[in-house]
Amino acid sequence: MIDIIDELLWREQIAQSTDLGALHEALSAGPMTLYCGFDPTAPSLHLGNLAQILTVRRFQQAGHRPLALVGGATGLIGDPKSTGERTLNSEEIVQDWVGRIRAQLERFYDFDGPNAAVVVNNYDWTKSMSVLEFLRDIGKHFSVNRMLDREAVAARLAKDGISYTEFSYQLLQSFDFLELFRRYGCVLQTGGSDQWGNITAGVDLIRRTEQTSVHALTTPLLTKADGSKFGKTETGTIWLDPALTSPYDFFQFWLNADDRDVKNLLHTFSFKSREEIAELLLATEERPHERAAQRALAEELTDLVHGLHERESAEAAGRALFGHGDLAALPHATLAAALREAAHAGVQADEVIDGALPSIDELLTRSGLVSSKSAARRTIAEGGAYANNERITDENWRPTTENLLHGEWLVLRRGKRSVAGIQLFPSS
RNA sequence: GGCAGAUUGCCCGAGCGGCCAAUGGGAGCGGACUGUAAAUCCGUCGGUUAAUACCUCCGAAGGUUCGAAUCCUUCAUCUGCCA
Repeated sequence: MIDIIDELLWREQIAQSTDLGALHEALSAGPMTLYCGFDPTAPSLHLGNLAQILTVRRFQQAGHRPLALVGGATGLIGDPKSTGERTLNSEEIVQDWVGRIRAQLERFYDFDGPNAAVVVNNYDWTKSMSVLEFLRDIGKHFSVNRMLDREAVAARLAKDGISYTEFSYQLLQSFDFLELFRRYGCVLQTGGSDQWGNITAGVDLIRRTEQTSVHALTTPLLTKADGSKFGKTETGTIWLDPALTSPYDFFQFWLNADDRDVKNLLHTFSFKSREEIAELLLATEERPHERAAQRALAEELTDLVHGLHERESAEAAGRALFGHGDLAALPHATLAAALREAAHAGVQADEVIDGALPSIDELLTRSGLVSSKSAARRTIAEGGAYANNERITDENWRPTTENLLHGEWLVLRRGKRSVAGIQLFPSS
């Protein structure tokens, strides 16, 4: 059996833990059941969640049994954020998100074999509980004095205040741990370091009700060298759902990672061996321009999240669009596939007048590269607009059918990295 | 329940009757430099427009005024103090 603690220590993935020695011992003694929860606060999980998912996946690969919890109940309440009260989502929306997130989680775990994973939903054991039962059986074990110490709660008290709803969140999460302990013998909860308070509250609850000590383990918060928030780009959050973040954008995200973050990213996300990781880090240090580590990360993670096929398309698209070769020299199929991966929009044949397409500002707007025609003109004035890799300086320029590659595609680019295709559709 | 204060663009935060599409900072975006990196410098940062101009915008709805983000009324939310 793999020594998972040793592995996580090497990867610098342990921020806090209850008695690490005791946990290590228990893990060595045989398969352990552990859980990590995910609240449906959006229709998809994102990269921050992925780090947690993969930590649990490492446990499973080391022979332990994971429970993947979807917070159908906790998602209705909302974990307090230090910035302010959340807006409650309707039950229908939360239910819908629960379904989506459950499906996403299933991709990362093994549901066969002796340590098969189980997906659970805390709504199942929370929905029928009465208020009185909850307050007497769970609430009695909590000290408000201690709950007030929690960082997010303290921040809110100092600022705009906090509703009773969110204040109670910790009780629900603690109850989950207790329930999973009773149902599955779950004795470890993992999560991000921001969850430490919630997790140890569950540990305390189990100690009081079951007279047993269970374990807590948190991973460090992901940070970026430039101080910006991890997992976000100019276009927003990097989601795992291909409908929200295309495999192409997902791949590009890793490829564009900062050199300084590469080590942390490999440790957190990659399942490569220590030797392979060391090699990639050495390559980054000696030949940074090759970005071997970024490439390896992009390939491995896109494979994992979207599958080999999507990965290959995304990679081919990037090569085609960023290659220094002549776009016109690209085979039609490659170009079309690449542009479908990136953003794209269409032009109908009847919009073509005397062989000329709509003007460049209209096309830029339509492709989604800019948000308005004003922005399009601004981009052109700034020298950031390109068609088929040639800078466009005239905002009234209209491409002609002659400009279309293979008679069908026009490649638009904004700045260096944002690419979109305009496709000409034959008259219908 | 009473009194006082607050609510400005993605975020923070000035403005307190016309010169306000609204100072400044951050984030974002474009250019130069690069490695589809970082840092730095320059530019830009509501919408339509070739431009003049017009439209929308300062918690919500009304009102005063030739003119309101700025004054008044009501409402909503938040904060503090007093019951």
